[in-house]
Amino acid sequence: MLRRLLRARGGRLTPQRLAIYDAVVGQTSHPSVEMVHGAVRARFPGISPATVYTTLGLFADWGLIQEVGGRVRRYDGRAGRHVNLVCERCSEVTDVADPRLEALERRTATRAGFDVRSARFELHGICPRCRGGRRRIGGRA
Amino acid sequence: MLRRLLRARGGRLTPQRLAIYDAVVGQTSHPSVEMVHGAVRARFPGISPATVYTTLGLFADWGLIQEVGGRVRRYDGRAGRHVNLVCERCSEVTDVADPRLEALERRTATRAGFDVRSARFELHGICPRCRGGRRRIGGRA
DNA sequence: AGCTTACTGGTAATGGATATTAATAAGGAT
DNA sequence: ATCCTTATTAATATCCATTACCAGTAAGCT
Repeated sequence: MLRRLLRARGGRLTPQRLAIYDAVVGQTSHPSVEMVHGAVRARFPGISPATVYTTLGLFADWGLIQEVGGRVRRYDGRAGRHVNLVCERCSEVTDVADPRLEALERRTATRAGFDVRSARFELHGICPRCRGGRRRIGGRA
Repeated sequence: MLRRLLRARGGRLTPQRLAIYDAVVGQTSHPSVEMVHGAVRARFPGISPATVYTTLGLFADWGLIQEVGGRVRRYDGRAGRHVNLVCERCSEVTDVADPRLEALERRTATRAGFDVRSARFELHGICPRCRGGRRRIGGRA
């Protein structure tokens, strides 16, 4: 899967890229670059943040992952279109899939004659956990 | 309108805020902070970028404008929900309204118990003008 | 007019992201 | 298996958008 994509672009499959891939694609954790770096570091203690930055950028270009824009850039390992709910308090990100989203995207792009490369559907606000008055789990405000 | 909002929050109506308001709200130009600063500077030569930053942040919090996330933050002077088409080549931003968007937003938020403060619906790609092979007008790649 | 305090302007500091470059290793060819 | 080409890595320096800070100013209330 990853190998095929890399081939198509003349890219190379390195252990570092595989590790970064595993740390993001298919995960629901919506990690930041820093978090991915931390996770991959377990297996590659010497890996550079710059490598993680460029690799995640590549994956995003290829549509493997999506960027989620909060204060700090985060990545979404899910492939299909969906809405990202970004909590402004605990900065947690949650996915909500909606089949109508793709139709909306197609319709919008067609109407404007726009060639879509990537999409971002985000709702920013307060998640149910933070609304409930309970303390936030981790992260920063 | 602006005065009422400011009152409700105990804020003050200054000439600078009015100028920033005029430079963004209702405009279709999607200016960056730098562009707003430049525009307001015509009337207030000494205005500080910091002031523009904080003021635009306030307006966004109050729902007067929306933030559009590219490499550099831009602001959208339109109030209602719509999709922003962000061109990766000329960095131009275009609006496409769709009445179904608000229903989608409501549905998504309700389902997740999420308290929405602001929304970002963006499609990134190549605009028709850049696709046509013509040179880009302004901005940077 | 006087008072309170939010706002402004100027600047320094922050820190996420990028550029750069030499060393390294993946992938294909022999 | 070995060699070669060149994409990738690591490390560092750097950029620059954004934020923090603070002292002076002026908006709005009485």
